[in-house]
Amino acid sequence: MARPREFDRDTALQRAIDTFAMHGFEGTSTPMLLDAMKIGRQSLYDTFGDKRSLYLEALRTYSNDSVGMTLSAMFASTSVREGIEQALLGFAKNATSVTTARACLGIHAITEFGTFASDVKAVTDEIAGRTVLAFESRIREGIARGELAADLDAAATAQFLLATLSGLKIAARAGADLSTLEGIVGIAMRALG
Amino acid sequence: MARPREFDRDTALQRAIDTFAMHGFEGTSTPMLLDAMKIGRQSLYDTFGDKRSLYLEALRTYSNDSVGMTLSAMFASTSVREGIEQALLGFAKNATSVTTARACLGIHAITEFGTFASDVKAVTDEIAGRTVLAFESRIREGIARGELAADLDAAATAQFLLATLSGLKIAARAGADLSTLEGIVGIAMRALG
DNA sequence: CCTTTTATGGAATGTTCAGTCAATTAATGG
DNA sequence: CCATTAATTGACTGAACATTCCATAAAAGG
Repeated sequence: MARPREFDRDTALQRAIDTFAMHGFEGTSTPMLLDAMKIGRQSLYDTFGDKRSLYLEALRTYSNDSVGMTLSAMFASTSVREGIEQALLGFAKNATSVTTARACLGIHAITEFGTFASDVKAVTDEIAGRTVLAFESRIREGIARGELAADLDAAATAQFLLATLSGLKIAARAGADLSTLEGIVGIAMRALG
Repeated sequence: MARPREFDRDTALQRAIDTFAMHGFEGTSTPMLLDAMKIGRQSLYDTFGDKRSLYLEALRTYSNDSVGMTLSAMFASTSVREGIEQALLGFAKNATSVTTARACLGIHAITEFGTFASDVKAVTDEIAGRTVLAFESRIREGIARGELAADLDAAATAQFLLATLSGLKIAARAGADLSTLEGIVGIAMRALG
């Protein structure tokens, strides 16, 4: 029909994710995006709408990918303890290994917008909810199996593990190395009794 | 000698802290600051220097106050467990009680600048270091007293508690209520054995 | 090969930004 | 009561901002 796009949409989006994760929404200018995404000005507006639409799509895509990785790690092992530990460790590895300590776009979105931007909050709430639900289900499974302490409050523990994930990301962003994060995970696992 | 200042410097600084905490450095414009601080444009530049100087002073002041509150809670009780628990709970209470879920300026600074702005990093590193050191000293005390598990890695546990503080702040910023945060604290305390 | 459809590149839009300048106001010391 | 010193006010600067317009380029279908 017509002239095909010269760039790959997914690649460009991934580069936008990196840029937003590094600098936040307010800290990222359109020239920065064009430079990182390697596309022209008009291509950005034609393909992704305005800056905020692009940000939301970046946040949604990143969040889905991230929660997907966490859940698959969490359910990879039959052992509940090992599954949870791997989910935390995977998070830690990812947070430090990625070039120049890339931030988590999800955490950045929460600190930047809190509860005050409903469209952003819808995304962060959904991924937090999915993660907590998965933690909760595995915790109940672990208690039923006798692998975890019987007196454990599953809902509170799931929230605790989510908070631990957040804490790991902040520590990584502040410059903590992998062994420090692994130490944190080790102590957190003790809470499961 | 000359005309005295019409506003209170500390009050204005406190208002700047609130504004920066809510919107971050990039998300805060000078008109927003003037409006919140209730001072004129020239007064801001004469009294605090430029926007970045004001931000750094705000960050330093907030950080010192915040770490002071945490340390005094931590050492208020002779019981190590209770001291640590109160430090975490005080953090949680503060994060939710303050009007409209004010963010933590320290966390915001870390997510916004990471390790890439040395002047900001110097402040965040220093307060993290002071907090970790205090945790570590109380943990060693608790182990020596037989109040905490003997096999506890004090350094790792101190890092874990710092990460828990970060996690609590993120959860609060995302909209968690006090009882959820208290639940998280309860589980975290289990890790101390 | 020509028309249609879409992608691209560059110039231009009006707005907001951080920071400065100059004039005015007000307090104190002589 | 006047001179000095400093605080305030409002207008102003050039740069950067997000977004749009327009002309050009290129691919595909008839």
